[in-house]
Parts: sequence; C-alpha cells; structure tokens
Amino acid sequence: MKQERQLDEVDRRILSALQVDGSISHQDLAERVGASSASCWRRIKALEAAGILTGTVRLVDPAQVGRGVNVLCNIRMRSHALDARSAFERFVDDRPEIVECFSMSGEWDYLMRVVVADVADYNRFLMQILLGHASVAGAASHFALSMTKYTTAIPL
Amino acid sequence: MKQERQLDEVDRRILSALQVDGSISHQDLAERVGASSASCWRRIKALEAAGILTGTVRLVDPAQVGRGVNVLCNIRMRSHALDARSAFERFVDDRPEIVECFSMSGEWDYLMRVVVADVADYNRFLMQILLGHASVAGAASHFALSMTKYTTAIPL
DNA sequence: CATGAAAGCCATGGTAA
DNA sequence: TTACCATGGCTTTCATG
Repeated sequence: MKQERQLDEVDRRILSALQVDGSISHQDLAERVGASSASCWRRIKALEAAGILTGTVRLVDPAQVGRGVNVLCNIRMRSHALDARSAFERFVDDRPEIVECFSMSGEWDYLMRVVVADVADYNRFLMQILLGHASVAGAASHFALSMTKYTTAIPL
Repeated sequence: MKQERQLDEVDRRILSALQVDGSISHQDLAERVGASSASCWRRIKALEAAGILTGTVRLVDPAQVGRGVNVLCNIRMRSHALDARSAFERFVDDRPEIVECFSMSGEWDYLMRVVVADVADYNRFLMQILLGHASVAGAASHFALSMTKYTTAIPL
C-alpha cells in the first residue's frame, strides 16, 4: 500500500500554492503560507522525498497550437488477457494525442481523452491508428463541444 | 478566432521540453533544443506573450493525498437555457473535486472527472452535492479502476 | 525537535557588445 | 550568438521556543 503521510495545515497550504503556481519563490511562498523560507524549503524537500510532490510542468494552451478539439473515447477490448491489456496500455502510452486513459468498470474497458486538431484529424486517428490496433474490438467516440473546466490541482 | 502563431522547430522543442520539465534552466534548455540561452529566453517570452505558454504548476500524486479514485460522470441537464448552463458551470468551477468538465455532444450534456477518496466519498458528492443542484436532471457515474495514462503535455 | 532568523555562496536571469 | 555582470534565490548554519 501507499504510505499516506499525514499533512498538517502548512503542508496543505504549500501544496495548494505550488499546484497553482509552481514558479513561486520560496520566500514569497513562505509569507503566503505563514512560515519561514527555510521551513518551506525543508517541507518541500520532504514532500518530494515522500513522492507527494512530483514534477514541475509548464502548460500549453491546446487551442493555440492546433489541438483545440477534445474527444472522449470508450474502448472495448477483444481480449481481457493480461498481455493484451499491457500491449494496449503500451500503445496508449506511445500515442501523444492520447493524454489520459482510464481502465474502467462497467460496460467499457477503457475511457481515453484524445486531443486533435479537428474532426478530420480524429477520423484519421480513429480509423488508421486506434481501430488498427489488434486488441481493440470497438470504440465509441464523443466529441466535446467545449472544455468547461480543466485543472491539475488535486483538492486537499 | 484564436491567433495561431506559427511555431518553428525550435519553438516546438522548447514547448515540448517545458511541458515535461518546467523547472529546467534556460541554459540546460538551450543545449537541449540546440539554441543559445538568450534565444531561448526571448522565445519563451514571446510564447508567453502570445498566450501559448501559460502557467507553471507543480503536480501532486492524488493517491498520496487521499484522492486516489477517479469517477467519470455524465450529466443530463434539466434545462439547456443559457443561464442554467452558466450557473452549472460556475458550480463546477467552485467544486475542487471536479478537476475536468466538458460540454458534450451526444446524449449527455456534460462529462466530468471527479477525484475522490473512495466510494463512500463519491456517494456523498453525488447525493448531497451534484444531484442537489437545481440544474441537474440526472447523472451516470463510471468508476475508473486505474489511471493508465495521465499527461499535461499537448502534442506538437 | 522543528522552527525562525541570518548570511554566504552559487547559479541564474537579463543585458550588453 | 557569446560573454559578462549583478541580482536574488537556494542552502546551510546556528540559536531559540
């Protein structure tokens, strides 16, 4: 099982701040959370060591780089065998337009979010790439009309 | 319409690198993309000014902070009137456990991803919060068994 | 034992040529 | 593009509650 370190109020404030602005300096962070810069630094190190605080990433506006269309796609697998699943998951990992994928309970095996330029682009992905995969028995695609909310911040 | 600035190969390499590691120094970035540090700096400024490169965020492991369960939830609205929709979207924005929400084509009005601690936690969210909202006519919830892939990086 | 204050070092960003 | 300089943040030390 995963070790869930107990977080106090200051830890939570640090995480909340860093989830919104990862480029804040330790000193600015310090006064925002009500602690000293050194204390912040030590806590951040501990949170990183515990695997709670992971990477730092910069975000790109999808629409601005021609990836403004989101498609949510349900997948049904041909086989539920372990090797078929892991082959499929490796495939998913290799495809950069698939940005999220969940193994699902219920009638579908996977749900993935795919970012594409337009409908034609998705058609290409679906026909030539996804349905071309040996493990995939079927897919149901649902186009997003708009992205109402997107955050990387996990509530604490 | 959105102004899609044309990106050259170096821009794309910069964005790709920053989407994976937002804490890389300009100098390390420079040699990774094959340009000078000063050139990198100027390009980054321009990409920020154009709104292509947006925030810097630090990521938190959901499982480590007791938010290890993902639920994908389809919503049907009671009304499609503009004010009902915007009220609902404001509600979505206010709920931190809803990390993503898409306005959808097809039989459902919205699809959202909700991060919760466990099934009981989701039950509380569904019954007391989501279905308590005046605009919501119905919901269909699908639990993720595991998160196979999650990336914030948009392909370029 | 963790915190807060203080100081030095170093790397970084920013600017010049 | 290259080189430099100065700023300021990171990191350690030490005293304190």
